[in-house]
Amino acid sequence: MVARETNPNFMNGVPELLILKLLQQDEMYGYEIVQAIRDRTGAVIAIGEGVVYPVLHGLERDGALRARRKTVNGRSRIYYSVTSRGKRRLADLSQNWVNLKNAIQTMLTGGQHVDAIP
Amino acid sequence: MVARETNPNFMNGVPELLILKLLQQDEMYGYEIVQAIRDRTGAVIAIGEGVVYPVLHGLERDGALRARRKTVNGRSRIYYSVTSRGKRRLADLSQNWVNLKNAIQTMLTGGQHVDAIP
DNA sequence: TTTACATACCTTGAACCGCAAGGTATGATC
DNA sequence: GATCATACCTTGCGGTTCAAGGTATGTAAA
Repeated sequence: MVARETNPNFMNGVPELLILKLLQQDEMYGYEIVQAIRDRTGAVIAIGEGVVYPVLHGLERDGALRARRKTVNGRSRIYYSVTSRGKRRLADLSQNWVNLKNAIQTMLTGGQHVDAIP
Repeated sequence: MVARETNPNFMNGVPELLILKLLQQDEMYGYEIVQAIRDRTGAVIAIGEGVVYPVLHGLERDGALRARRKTVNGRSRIYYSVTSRGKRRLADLSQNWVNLKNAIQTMLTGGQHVDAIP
């Protein structure tokens, strides 16, 4: 059998990447993350709560995040922060993203020689 | 009810983008596209035939691609080329990708002020 | 005051995409 | 005449993500 190597879902893990990145900069809670992503990307990326909460739970279960409950203004929030394991994961995902981005960029701009200005 | 605007599967359509881009540069056939993508990205992206062929058929059905059968060296191949509709679609997908890429880049590098070297 | 809205948490169902793994057929190579 | 590379194709599964809900509390408007 010929080696049939493709990539395992090469586009995945972007929400996870963004969430980890945010949490690395600041302790945050779910609802805040949803808005932060929308705000900082000018709504180009808008990840819903249905995505964010499961990711948070998954990362916590994997030991990549630490959670602590805090009450602010009578509102109960669950703040997440990145563990050392989470930092490693973030580094991996970042590298992954850079590779992917570069590869696509190469396909879109580079490669084909063009006879300058047709 | 509050407008619940998220993005329709924001990461999708990358295979389509790459395929259209390749075909814009050169008329190509399916099997060739699979290898071209793997080669030109240094195997960072490796899209299998199970992805490529359905995309080709879909694009042809939508009038974004034109197909013509050609026999080369006794081998029957189906060459695809981009129609004007396909060019428009490519432009859209490209713009989409640039927006997404920039948004993620902003999240990863920009924004947060960092107190240089802790 | 009660109606509405924003905050804040959560889960479930379905849709969709891409992958792996198959299958067919022909030409070249050994 | 077996095996490999070429060249086409489809099906089934799994994993992500989305949409749409549900709960509860604080604040602002009516």
